Order: sequence, then structure tokens, then C-alpha cells
Amino acid sequence: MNNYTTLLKDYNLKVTPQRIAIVEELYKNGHMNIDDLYKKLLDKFPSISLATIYKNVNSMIEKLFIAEVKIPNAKSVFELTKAEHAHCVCSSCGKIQDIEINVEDALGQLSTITTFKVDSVDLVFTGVCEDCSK
Amino acid sequence: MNNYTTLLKDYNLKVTPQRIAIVEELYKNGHMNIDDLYKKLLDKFPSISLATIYKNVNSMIEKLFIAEVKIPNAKSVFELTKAEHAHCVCSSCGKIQDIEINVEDALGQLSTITTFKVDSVDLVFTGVCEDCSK
DNA sequence: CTGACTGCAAACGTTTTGCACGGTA
DNA sequence: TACCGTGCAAAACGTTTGCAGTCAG
Repeated sequence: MNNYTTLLKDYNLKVTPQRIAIVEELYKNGHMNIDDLYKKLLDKFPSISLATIYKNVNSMIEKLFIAEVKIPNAKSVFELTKAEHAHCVCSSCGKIQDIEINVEDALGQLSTITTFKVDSVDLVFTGVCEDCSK
Repeated sequence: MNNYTTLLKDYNLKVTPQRIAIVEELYKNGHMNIDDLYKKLLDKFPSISLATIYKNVNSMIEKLFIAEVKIPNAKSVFELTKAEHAHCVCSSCGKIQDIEINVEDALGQLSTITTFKVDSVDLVFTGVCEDCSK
């Protein structure tokens, strides 16, 4: 029983070869959109259906096992759930980088303006990554 | 020549009654999705087409006159371009509030981690607004 | 054994496109 | 007048659904 299998069970998701492959790809690549996933899984499962990808992604989101990240001017990507973090999106190569940012300062500012009760924070930086700025 | 007309001309957009109405609604309501706009404009233009809304929204985005805001678990909304700001989205009533947040602190943290060159920052707080938490 | 997952095809909702007509500059 | 915008219909996309067969627990 490998890591991915254990992970799926932890989140009450039935273990199937297709699901293991999805987790594996997300683990390896960090962030993938639906098409990325479909193309990757086609290698292992030549007759896999896009519907299967959608169904699995949706049930994984419901179980909070993965999360959707909405990106400006691009398709949403999915990632394994982890501690709160921000994203850097390179507008040149499209690469997405996780960044640990402490948002206490922003939350502090917010609390001086409004009594809005924050549940979650989505923070995306768009710009040019190290590689592309060379 | 009213305000909206001048605004459109400033952004090199031809002035039509439909476009004036779109700007007017966005000005009054702050944030609207495509359907909101369509329903509102139907009052003034009973035979307006959704295609017209889409075409206009797209050309306004191209000219940087309006901007798309991607919201977690909801449709994108559009707003007139203005100074950088964050958004508070109420998961109970859906209302969206503009908030002026200074992101220097976050940018400072980012610069200690990576040399990613930031062009823009998208910051969305999801939670419960003042009204809904009563 | 039972319920859940898969793959296919069809359905659905959203967005875009092509075209004839009308309006803006 | 020349070009661009409008509205309609059709097309193109992306995503979801229903179903029969298969697999995991």
C-alpha cells in the first residue's frame, strides 16, 4: 500500500488506479489544470475519459483533499490541500510557485476597516519568475 | 456629453447607448457578473443580446477600462478599473466589498524568499460580512 | 454482494463567431 | 462614407449527467 493509497483512504475516497494517478501527478507537478491531468493520465490509461477526471477532481474537492486555485487570465489549477499559502504566477512561462506568506498584517489592516469575519485568504502574485527574467 | 461618455472616449471605446448603460451599472453596483449585467440592461434594451454584453465586456477588458475579478466558488465579476485594492466576498449573501489594503508587508516577505518580479496582486478575503454575522 | 467508479455518449450551460443591418465618428 | 457595434442564430467549448458494465471494499 503506497503513500497515495493511504492519502486517499485518509480522505474517505475509494482507491482506484485512476485516482492514484491523479494524486501522483498532482504531487509531482504541484499545480495542474484539467487538461494537464487528462493528458498525463492518457499515458497510463489510454481510454480514460475526461468525465472521469472531472468526477474525481470534484469528489476530491468535496472531501477537501485538493483545492482549486483561480488564476488571473488562465484556467484554474488544482493542488493537494496544504497549509495556507500564496501563489506566484509567471505571466511569461505560466509556472506557479507556492509561497509561504504571513497574512497577519493584511488581516490587521482589514480589522481596522471592517468587522468582516475572514474564513480564508486567496493571494496571487502575477509577474515574472526568476528564470524568465534572465 | 455625460460622465460615462467621457470615460468611454478616454479609453478609446466608441460610445453607444449599450456601453453607456454597462458603465453606468458597473458604476452604481460596483461588481457585477455577466448575468447581472444582462438582466439590468434588458430593462433599457429589451432586445439586447448576451453576445453584445460579452463583446463589450471583452473589449473593455482589452482596453483596461474594466477588470475581471475571479471569486472562489462563484462566477467572475467585473468592475471599473481603479487603484489596487482587495476584495471581501461574503459567502453567505455574496456581496463583494472593496478594501484598501497596503500589500507592502506581503511584498517585503516575498522579496526575502524569491526574486519573482511582481506586476500585480490579487487578494480576496472570503468570509461573512457585517450584515450577515448579525 | 453492494455500492461506487469508469467510460461512453448525450445533454447542458456558457462563451464565441458569422452575418446582415444600423449607428457612430 | 467607412468602419464598428448590434442582435440573431449557429457554432464551439467546457463541464455535467445518465447509463451499462466493472471494480473496490
